[in-house]
Amino acid sequence: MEIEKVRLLLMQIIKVQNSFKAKVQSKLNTMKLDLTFEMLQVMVKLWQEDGINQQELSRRLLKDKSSLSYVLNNLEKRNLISRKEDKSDKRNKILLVTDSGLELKSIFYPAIREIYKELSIDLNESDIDNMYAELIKLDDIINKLK
Amino acid sequence: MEIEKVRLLLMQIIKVQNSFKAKVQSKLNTMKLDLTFEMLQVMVKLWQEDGINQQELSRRLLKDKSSLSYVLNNLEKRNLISRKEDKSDKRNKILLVTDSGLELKSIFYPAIREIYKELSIDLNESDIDNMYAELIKLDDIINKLK
DNA sequence: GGATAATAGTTGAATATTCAACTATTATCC
DNA sequence: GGATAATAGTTGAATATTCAACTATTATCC
Repeated sequence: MEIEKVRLLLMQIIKVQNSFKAKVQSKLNTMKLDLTFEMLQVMVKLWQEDGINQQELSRRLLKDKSSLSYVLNNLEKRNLISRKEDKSDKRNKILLVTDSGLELKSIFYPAIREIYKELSIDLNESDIDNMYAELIKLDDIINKLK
Repeated sequence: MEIEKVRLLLMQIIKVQNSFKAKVQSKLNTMKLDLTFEMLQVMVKLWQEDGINQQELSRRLLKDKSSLSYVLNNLEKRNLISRKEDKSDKRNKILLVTDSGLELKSIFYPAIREIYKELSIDLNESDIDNMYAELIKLDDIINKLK
């Protein structure tokens, strides 16, 4: 009855994902950051790679360009990022982290680090490694389905 | 560097979840079902437990009641379900699958079964078991975080 | 039995996602 | 060099989610 096991596995992945996102969001709400999980995903990438264009960010995050545009609008509205026209190709927008956006980094990272640290206490490193490797494989298989 | 491994693990879980949902949605689109992954999640539960009330369904699906109400509106609009007042407590709505809703079952199940079957070919049963057990544990840990 | 508290489900606002259509810009073709 | 094709990013419509506020109903209290 392997099919049923695969189904249960996928449903459990969805469940963990929902739990994790809800927990992070709850933490963000407690900190009164007025930011969502998705916004922070974008910020994290821009902290790592300031000056990237939207298309590249969309590719890195595996996020639809229109969906990304919407999130970026909200980040720009909060003065955490700014968009700048790429002089060498006016179709491109370069994304820059503002000073406020940089300040946020030093607030967010300790909080998210704490969540990961708490999780790591009860997780066994070789289990993490195994799970990670299997999930990489699973993602690959899913993407190869017709 | 366990914290980084936990982070990568969670990001991979989110990635797998996104890939899977996108693949199922793509399949639904190919079949011209005019239904979303979320709608089908609800239908699957109602096929299993016709006559359940909204609150119980919300609990079973771990889905917010207002979000569920929205999805149910769309299913009712498509004449796949109907809502019926619970005579013993007028606050409750009983959810019933229509004939059209039942017909959908015999269309959807073969399709989703095929996806699970394809996935199971390349997955090793003991790996599935291990991953499932670890994800159950992970979900528990996440939900216990303060 | 009436007042108050709790509850099921609904709805609105804001967020995010997907797809389609669009505009301005660049690349390619002849 | 101009016409056509391709591209980056935007926006709208519909879907879904979250939270707050609400209404009608039921439970509890005195």
